[in-house]
Amino acid sequence: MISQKARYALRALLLLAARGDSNPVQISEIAEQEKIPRKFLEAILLELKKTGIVRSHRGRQGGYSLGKPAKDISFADVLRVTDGPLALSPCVSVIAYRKCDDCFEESICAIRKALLAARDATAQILESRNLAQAAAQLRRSGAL
Amino acid sequence: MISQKARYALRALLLLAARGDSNPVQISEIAEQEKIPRKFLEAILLELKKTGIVRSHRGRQGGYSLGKPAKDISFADVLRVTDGPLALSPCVSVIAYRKCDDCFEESICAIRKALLAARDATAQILESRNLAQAAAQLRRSGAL
DNA sequence: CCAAATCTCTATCAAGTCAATAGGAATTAG
DNA sequence: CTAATTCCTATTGACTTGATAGAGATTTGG
Repeated sequence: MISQKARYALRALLLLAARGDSNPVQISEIAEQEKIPRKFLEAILLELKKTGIVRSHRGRQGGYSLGKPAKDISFADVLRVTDGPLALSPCVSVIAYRKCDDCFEESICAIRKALLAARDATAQILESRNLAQAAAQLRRSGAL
Repeated sequence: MISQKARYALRALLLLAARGDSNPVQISEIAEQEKIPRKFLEAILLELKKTGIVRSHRGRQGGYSLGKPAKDISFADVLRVTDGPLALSPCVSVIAYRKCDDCFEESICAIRKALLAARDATAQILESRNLAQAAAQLRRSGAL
């Protein structure tokens, strides 16, 4: 299951993507619109900023905007920031590979083979879904 | 990421599948072979038993054996017992569906659409991988 | 029969994670 | 300068995870 943090992040980003324009949106506005606890959202956006997914502007008239085109921000990108690797085991993670603590021979591990296939399938989907698509779909549904 | 419990469960089951015969194997033997904390393994096997994945025999000469043919026990079956639903959100879970707390309209939720596709991809893989395959693969690798 | 071996059950624990909150420091527009 | 805003660090309570302890129930070999 994804964390609450991930949900909030996706909702906030979807809002930014939906706006389209590059005017920064303030934390409090996002928090209110999306019913996200304000302080928690602050922390989330800060993390998203460190990875370049969003950009911030401080001071009066400050706020957040997407750090790159919405089509270049995938669901996988976001989930990796909020929830860590997509992989079901460190030994099949691309971004955070680590040998399992008590693995005796990785190359023949039957568990690993299944988890690797699962990771590839998940990553294939989540890397192909991006914020631009999602926002467009919302527009089509009349939600915006 | 899967839990430690899931790893232990898979390893224990793989051992049972590898044995092939239906003679029960004792907890302490599994624990020793697979280097799993004995008391923890006890609890895990008990859970697996409740769902029919393993069968137990008490008293002297007791122990555990698979509750059904190895080919009928998928990785998905095991992970669902130890770690809960495969889905990334309750709203896309087949075995534990629940509406998201603050979802305003599920049918048009863009996040849900992506998570649903991810769930289907993961489930497709993990339901197709079973203990018999995994044990056979270990045999081919010369690990048994 | 009975005693040893085994699974079954309930309770407990420490450490870690998650979701949320608090308060002030730094920055910028006007 | 001052008000509005993001940035940063710390803290909290509830829950989960991984592991352990000990007594209860059941079966079987001798």
